[in-house]
Amino acid sequence: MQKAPDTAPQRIYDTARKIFREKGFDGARMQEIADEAKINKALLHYYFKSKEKLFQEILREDVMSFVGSVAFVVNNPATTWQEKIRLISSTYIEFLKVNPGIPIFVLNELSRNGGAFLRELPFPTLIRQSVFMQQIIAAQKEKEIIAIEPMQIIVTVISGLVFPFAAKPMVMMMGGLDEQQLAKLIEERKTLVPDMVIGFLEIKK
Amino acid sequence: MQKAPDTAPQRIYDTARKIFREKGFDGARMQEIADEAKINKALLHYYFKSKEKLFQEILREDVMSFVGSVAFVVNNPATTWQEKIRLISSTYIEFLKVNPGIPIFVLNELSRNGGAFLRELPFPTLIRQSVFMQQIIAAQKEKEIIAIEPMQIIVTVISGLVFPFAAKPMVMMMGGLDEQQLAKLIEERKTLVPDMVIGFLEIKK
DNA sequence: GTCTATATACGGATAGAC
DNA sequence: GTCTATCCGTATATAGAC
Repeated sequence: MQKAPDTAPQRIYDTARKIFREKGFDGARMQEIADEAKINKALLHYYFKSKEKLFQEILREDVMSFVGSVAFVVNNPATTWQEKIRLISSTYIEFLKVNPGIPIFVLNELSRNGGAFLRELPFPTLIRQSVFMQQIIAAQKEKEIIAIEPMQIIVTVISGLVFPFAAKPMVMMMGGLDEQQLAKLIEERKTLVPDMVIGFLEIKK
Repeated sequence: MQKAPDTAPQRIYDTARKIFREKGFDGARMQEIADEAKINKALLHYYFKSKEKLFQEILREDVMSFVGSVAFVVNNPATTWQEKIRLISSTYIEFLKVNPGIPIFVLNELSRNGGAFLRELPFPTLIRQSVFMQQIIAAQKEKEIIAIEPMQIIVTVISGLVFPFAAKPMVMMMGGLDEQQLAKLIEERKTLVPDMVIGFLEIKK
């Protein structure tokens, strides 16, 4: 039932991802990673030259899956733009349920280096030249949907899906919710967010 | 043109807020705060017992203004629920334009201590027993708006407003936007977000 | 590859002079 | 109230034995 073999470098990598997501770069300790991976600090530096190197590998991977899981859906030519919005919503929330620590980790670390890190990554026009964008622009030309900056649609959908995970303690506090009630609220957003956005865009005849 | 006098403790406090917002608790250095406030480390500890104490004061204040600026609007009995959503949107974006570092700072630090920090703060039912909530429930009873968990409305509005600030580098990258274009996108959301949410809620006759 | 031991530097906090 | 000097713990990283 295990994907990767239980080797030292693999355990280090898995543990590092967990710790970095929990505490961020500055809060993470090489000692703690070593302990939890059941090896010692020296071996950490044997496999990964430095804390910085190890961290950047983890961050790169998490940014890729954070953006990538959306990029995959928006470039499927077989679905309408409405279907894409619904698909993004359900698959993204499922992804975030499995990786709830990713949003805060990625957003926080990226904002701390001004996004310089992003410029090294291989998605320059992945979103803004996507099939989804082209479908939106075409639908606007046909007056099927309202005239609005297409990027606003992406931002609105992603906001509505990601924010409850990034702001979990605050949402729970403001709403007086326990873990289970929050989970229900999040589940409902799989349809609520796309319903709202699609309804807003479509021009009633 | 200065509100508070230019005393040492005031300079320390202002500098600390700036540094903590930029780098978070773990990334901030007492030395850097001292340097930028043009005093030395010893004086830091003279006025504020420890880094932890200083930090908690800053965080508490930022959480209060982060939540408080919304709480004020949603408890005004003189406006309709539609007006409240529009008011929240415009005033909150203006607030965030002045304090763009608050969202990431607050969300990140809160998520790292599981929200334990929040339980010490004085807004137990400030939002969920607000005038806004009562107006929403009343409007639902009258079948003026659709049946939906009221908390979903708050979450959706706040998401749509805060996320572009919290995810600034990512939004710029995905959209291929420069600072000015991002500012324009954010400005448009003052009306876009409330228009969308209100339109979604109101039942067409 | 994996370990123990250690080098080196830095950060928070305090002592004590003025 | 403000400073200099310093203590003490801890963090990353490396040297070197096995």
